[in-house]
Amino acid sequence: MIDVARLAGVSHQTVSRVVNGHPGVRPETAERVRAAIARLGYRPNATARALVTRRSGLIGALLAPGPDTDLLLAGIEAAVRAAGRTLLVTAVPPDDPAAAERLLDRVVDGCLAVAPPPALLDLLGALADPPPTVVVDGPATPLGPAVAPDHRGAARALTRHLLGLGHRTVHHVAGIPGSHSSAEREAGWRAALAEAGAAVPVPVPGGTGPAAGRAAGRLITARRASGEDVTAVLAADDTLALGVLRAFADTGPAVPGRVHVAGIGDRPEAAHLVPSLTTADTAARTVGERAARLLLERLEGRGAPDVQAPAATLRPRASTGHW
Amino acid sequence: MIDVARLAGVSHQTVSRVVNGHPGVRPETAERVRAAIARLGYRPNATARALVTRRSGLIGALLAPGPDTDLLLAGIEAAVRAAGRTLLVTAVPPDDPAAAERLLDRVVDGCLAVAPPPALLDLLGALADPPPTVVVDGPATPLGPAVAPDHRGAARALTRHLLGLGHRTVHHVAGIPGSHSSAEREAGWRAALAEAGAAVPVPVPGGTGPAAGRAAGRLITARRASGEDVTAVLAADDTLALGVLRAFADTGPAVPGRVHVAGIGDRPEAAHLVPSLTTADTAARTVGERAARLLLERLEGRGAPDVQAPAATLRPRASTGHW
DNA sequence: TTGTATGCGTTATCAA
DNA sequence: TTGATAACGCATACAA
Repeated sequence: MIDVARLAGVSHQTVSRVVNGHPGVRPETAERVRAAIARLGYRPNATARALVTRRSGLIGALLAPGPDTDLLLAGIEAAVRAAGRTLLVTAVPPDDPAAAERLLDRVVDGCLAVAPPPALLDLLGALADPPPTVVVDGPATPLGPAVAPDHRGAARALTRHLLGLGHRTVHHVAGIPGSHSSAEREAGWRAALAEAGAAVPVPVPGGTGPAAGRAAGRLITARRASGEDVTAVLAADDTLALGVLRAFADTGPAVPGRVHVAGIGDRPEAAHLVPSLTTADTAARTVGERAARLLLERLEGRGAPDVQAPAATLRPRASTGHW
Repeated sequence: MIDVARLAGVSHQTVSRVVNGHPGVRPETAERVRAAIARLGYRPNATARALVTRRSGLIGALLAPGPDTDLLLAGIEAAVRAAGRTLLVTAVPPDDPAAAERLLDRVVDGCLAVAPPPALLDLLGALADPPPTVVVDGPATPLGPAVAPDHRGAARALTRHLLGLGHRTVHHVAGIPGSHSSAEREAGWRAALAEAGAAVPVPVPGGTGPAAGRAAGRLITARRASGEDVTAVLAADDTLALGVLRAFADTGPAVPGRVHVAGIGDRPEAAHLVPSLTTADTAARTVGERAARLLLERLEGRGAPDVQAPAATLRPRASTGHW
């Protein structure tokens, strides 16, 4: 900056003014400064600026594993980028919550906690002065508000849809144990069964991902082999559903019959599988965007209005497997 | 830091020594300092530290859209986290290369350019003093070395495999136009066809994603309807392949016959589709990890050995569609 | 309209 | 073994 000042024949203070668009600089002077900046390829040092302004322009994202982490992150990244800020990302494995601390030691203006397990929220709460935080896909906390997909509504709508198709009950493959999304999805499923007075089968342990879904599908196959009434399955996410369908295909058509399998999330491939997957769109990407925008508005002091997560949209499709 | 110093009855400089584990502090003094740190919940300010050391501990990742961006990013994140550094992430849409500049204005110690289009590399090269850079999934540049998945080997092995199954030729659905991965994959496919003396059909425009694949699949359907010999298809990535299979299913079994469809990448769902997808594992996640480690080693001055990308592994599976 | 002086929270150099 | 002092590159109050 001093080099630029020297070249333009002004003080470094005037350079600062020009760089930050402050008023009260003669246009001709500003022009000289800009020329010098261009000539020297000068770029302001964000670190020094952050030190003195106490604002870094950095937003931290703490990512715990969940079924929609990638889509949530995509939305967050887009919103942060659109705001001209920069995103700091770290995964927070369940066995290493300290990964979050290493990120928070960077000076972040604000922080997004994605699908945080309780241990992570505790860690944040125990900080000397925690950054403004918005929870994405989790419960609101004293640290700040939360924005979450409509898991419950999605599960409920799907379960109702399946019951409406004539199934006497709907079995459930659960999501990641202890996660907010999985609890909400299970709650929605239970609610719809209760409304309809349907029997409530014991949920099948799942997790997330096609391999976990395939394993769960085998359990369901066994369940049916033991005589239970299984004609419809709601998996906690699309990737599980895909695996469940595969498990049914593995069994082969030896035992005749068809099962309707639904997922949750409407991942990009859901519509293009053979057969396409019945699911509900929870707009995870949009949720990520809105959460980030909420955080940004709070940082700018605007008393941000409560952010509404989009309602889940049912996507009835043909997804049946045979066995 | 001054508060800590006061509480421990030492100078701030001694606090700094303790924090950084410098030698020459009496153990008893160090203990007093540590106690004060704990009592006040003091955490060193990374910004101030970066200002004076000229090293921020930050690694920037510039992400251009590509078929494996998510897996590459996952590997990068893990390696950066394991090294105790922090990752800065920004997507660089083709229409907004300036997004990269905003990230680079942060002081990053080094930078990973993922699937960079030429425009992005130009932008990096034009910087006054560009950060040490490793290209991931792209060509090596004057800025630094590159680590890329074995696209060409994967495509070649798959094409050979299909030809070995007795197909007279293999049609190709291309990836993202102008991308390194897509050019390499196409080259591998051409090489295998040339070796076998097989006819080289015009590549079908694809892109990435199941929707693009489905559209490409329709083009192939039309191609066959016009009398061409189409019995095997190599799609440039698994998500395209999935869409292609769907397009064939859409056509229905009206015209009898089967097509063998293969993808590239071995995405997690590939093994669990019905039928499962023939593909080749390019270990994108591992490539991301290795690229990040290469960058980190260069930053630490170690004359890093050339990093070897893992060879592609063929995954022959049952993926046929009918029409 | 412009310049001078001060401080942001550290680390590094030197002297004690 | 420790402390005083000077940077690091910038923004901000104040003076000119």
